[in-house]
Amino acid sequence: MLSKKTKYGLKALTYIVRHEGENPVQVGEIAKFEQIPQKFLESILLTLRKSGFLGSKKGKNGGYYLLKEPKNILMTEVMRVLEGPIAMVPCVSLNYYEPCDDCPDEKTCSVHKLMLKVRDNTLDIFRNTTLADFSKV
Amino acid sequence: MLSKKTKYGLKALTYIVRHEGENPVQVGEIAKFEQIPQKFLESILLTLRKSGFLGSKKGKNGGYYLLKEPKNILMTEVMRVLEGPIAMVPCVSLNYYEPCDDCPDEKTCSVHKLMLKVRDNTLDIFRNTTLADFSKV
DNA sequence: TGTATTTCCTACTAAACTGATAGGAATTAT
DNA sequence: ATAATTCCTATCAGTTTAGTAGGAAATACA
Repeated sequence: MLSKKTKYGLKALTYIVRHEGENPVQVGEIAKFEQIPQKFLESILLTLRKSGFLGSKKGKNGGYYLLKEPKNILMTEVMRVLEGPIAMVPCVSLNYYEPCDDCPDEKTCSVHKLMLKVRDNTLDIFRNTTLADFSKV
Repeated sequence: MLSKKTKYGLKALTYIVRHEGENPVQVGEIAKFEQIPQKFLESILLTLRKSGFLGSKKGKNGGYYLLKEPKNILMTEVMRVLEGPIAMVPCVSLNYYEPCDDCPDEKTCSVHKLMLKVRDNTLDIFRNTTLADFSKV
């Protein structure tokens, strides 16, 4: 299941894409519009900033803005930062690989093979979806 | 991420498929071979029995056996029983549907649309994989 | 310079979930 | 009878989730 964090983060990014203009977009505004607890959203946007998706400006008229064009931001990247690994088992994860301690041979492991398929399919979707696509009305 | 419960459950089912014969397959045997804590596995096989996948026999030479042919058991069914919903958000779940309280309109929700795609793809895989395929060496 | 506004940072917390473990009852083969 | 096995209920420690609280730091503007 998708965590609230990811869900909120995606919604916030969409909101920013749709409302970019002169001034940066403020957390309070997003929180109110998207019905997200403000303090929680603050921490989410902070991680998005630290991961290089967003820039920020403090103080009055401050807020968040995108550092790259939406069409250059892939869902894979966003999902990995917010949700973590895309794979359902560490042994098929590209970025967070870990062998199973109970599995003697990945090549013959049924779970491994099935989850590899699932990962490939999901990855394919996320790789072919940019923030621009995602935020389209 | 896939829970241990699901992983163990899948491995146990595979083991049973591969070792069916005269006598039912015993928990202790599976646990030992697949490196699964026995008591934990007991509870997993119990839910698989209660869900109609397995039959059981108590007492000496007792154990578990399949109630249907492996080729007639879909991964969708097994996954739903062990892991729960296949969808990443309740609002795109077929069997566990729930509206999001913060989302005014599913048709225009970006998260909804993306996760619908992911669900369809995953579902497709699970629907086209039977326990027989899954357990193939 | 002062004040309001905003992001930034750290710490804390309640509730739920996960991955078990414990102990024994019920059933069955021999 | 007894040994083996499933069945059932309860408990538990650790982790994760979804926040909350409080204030520091930076900025705009009067």
